[in-house]
Amino acid sequence: MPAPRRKTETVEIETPEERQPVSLGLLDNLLGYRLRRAQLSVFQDFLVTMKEFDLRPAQFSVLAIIDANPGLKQSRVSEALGINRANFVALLDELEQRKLARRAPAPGDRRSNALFLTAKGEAFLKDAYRHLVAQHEKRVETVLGSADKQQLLSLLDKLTTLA
Amino acid sequence: MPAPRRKTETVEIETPEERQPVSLGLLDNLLGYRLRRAQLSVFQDFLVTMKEFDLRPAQFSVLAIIDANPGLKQSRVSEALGINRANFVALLDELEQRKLARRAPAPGDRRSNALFLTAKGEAFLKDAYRHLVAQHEKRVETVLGSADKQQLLSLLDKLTTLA
DNA sequence: TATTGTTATACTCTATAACTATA
DNA sequence: TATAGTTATAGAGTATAACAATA
Repeated sequence: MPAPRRKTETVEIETPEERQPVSLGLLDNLLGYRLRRAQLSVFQDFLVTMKEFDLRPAQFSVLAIIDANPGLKQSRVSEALGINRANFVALLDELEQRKLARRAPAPGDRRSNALFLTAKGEAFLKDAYRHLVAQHEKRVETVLGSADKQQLLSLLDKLTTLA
Repeated sequence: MPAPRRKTETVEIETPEERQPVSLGLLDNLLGYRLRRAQLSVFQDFLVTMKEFDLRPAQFSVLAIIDANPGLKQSRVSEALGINRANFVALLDELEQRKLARRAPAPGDRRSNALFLTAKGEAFLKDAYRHLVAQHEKRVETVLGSADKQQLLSLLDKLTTLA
């Protein structure tokens, strides 16, 4: 039994902790702010989940687009993802060095590259996605509920038509 | 009446436009991807709307937090916004140079700064917010519907508890 | 010893201009 | 002339380490 601490227990509350909660003020009604915070949380969870695969969201998105559209030209892949073509080069270089994707000559246009996943890349993407669904999307649906997730996706798509 | 174009109208379709739509593949079901695209659209619209005020989202958020919590310590403002304190310094410097915010000695702790808006800063924030609601949030509610906006805010907050 | 504000630094993302080889 | 891929470069945003002043 611990010694009862009574006597000089007037601890003079060293930490009055003026920890009143911080008000969001005008921010509270701004969609952009709340959207940004949510997005950062979701990306953070994605990063943790994909750490063992060493795969960032942008890298995953490139693999997924190539997988779904094999042979697509490099410029169209970057355009579909909203990544400018200059910045796309290094991103693709890394995936190619890891032997997950490859550039091939595009039939009928020697300026272009047609992009493909390697066999390793296909297997890797499948594994990563499985892990993502089992861990990351699982957690998302735990806080959201699965009906809410579909509702949310639909609302988000409306916003994407804004700009 | 325009001349009927018939004869050599075998234009040899110079642009066969293999513009089949790009499939999103696995991305289609990933919340993070759709969330990110929506967030970028909303921020883009915010930027355009605030261009005449020369105010970025992070700057607006700092002004709003100080306005709602006058005298709050610098470290707590940056913490509330998830901005690390080293990076917060330059952000605040700029707002102070524009005479919108000011650092004051914090009562009872000579290490800390208490932050306040200037009179100019208060008026500026009010104007910016009014303009934002009239233009930006108006457009948001046009694509969303106002009931959907509240629903969306609630769903986003659930996600923010993730990480 | 720990915390606040600060500087310095580095790494990622993003944006623009310009080059080359093709079309 | 225009387009695809590329390089170089600059600007944001973000993260860590370390220091001085103060607690």
